[in-house]
Amino acid sequence: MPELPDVEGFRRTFERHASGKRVRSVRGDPTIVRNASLNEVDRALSGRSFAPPQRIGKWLICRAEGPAVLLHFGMTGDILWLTDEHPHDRLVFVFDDGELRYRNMRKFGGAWLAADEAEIEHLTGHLGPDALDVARRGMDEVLAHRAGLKAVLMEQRNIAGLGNLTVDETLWRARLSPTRTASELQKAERDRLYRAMRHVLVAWCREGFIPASRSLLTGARSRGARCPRCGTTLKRATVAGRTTYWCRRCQR
DNA sequence: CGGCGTGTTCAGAA
DNA sequence: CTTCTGAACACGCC
Repeated sequence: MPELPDVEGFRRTFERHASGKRVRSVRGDPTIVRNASLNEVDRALSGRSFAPPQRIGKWLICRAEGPAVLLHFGMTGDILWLTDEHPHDRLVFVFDDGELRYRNMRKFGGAWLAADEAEIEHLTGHLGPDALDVARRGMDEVLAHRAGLKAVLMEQRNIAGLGNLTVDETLWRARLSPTRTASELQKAERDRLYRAMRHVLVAWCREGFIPASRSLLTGARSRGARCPRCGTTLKRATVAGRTTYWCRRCQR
């Protein structure tokens, strides 16, 4: 699930069901909090009210009148407002009117407790600017790296929030091969890349998740799948360490 | 049993 | 210092 658009959806769910409410208690899987005990999280949050959460890249920052919980969703994280318990509920925030669940099957990512703004900064300081906050000029700085194009876009320290699917979709829309070297893109190609990224992020954030339509590359992530634009069988290979799909006819 | 995966980090090499 | 590769993490589904 979780790339920038998914975490934006989680942010809205958290805001709708948790912000402005007093935490009664917190329980969960003790191993999911990476820098504190579950007890410390419970003591830090209980009795305090959540502010509207902030998203930076794929991180969700949930402040509660001083302390904060930072959530990262790995590959299988989710935020749910449900009554149903599930074995993969790793953190449960209990309110008077219900429970908000941080569910995460594979337990990549996790939760971090921050006592104050300085600790939040310490935990998120390695991130580049959020992809939705990068202006056209900022994109040129990101693309100045002499590494592979896909690797540069995936690196959270350069630009925060893009993931395997978002990058493949962006490159497909921009008609650029993931194997290009970032710093060698021409201005017209950087223009196309920036517009494609904006389009993908804005459209998918409107949904609050990554859609799987036939007209999108995300709907064609299987061996032998064809380019939704020209019908050519998509190339499938490992690029920047990740399974990558692209059209060798459309994307140069 | 083996392979795969929407993420990240780390060791080691070039 | 920059870049790249491979392994590791945890767990369910082919």
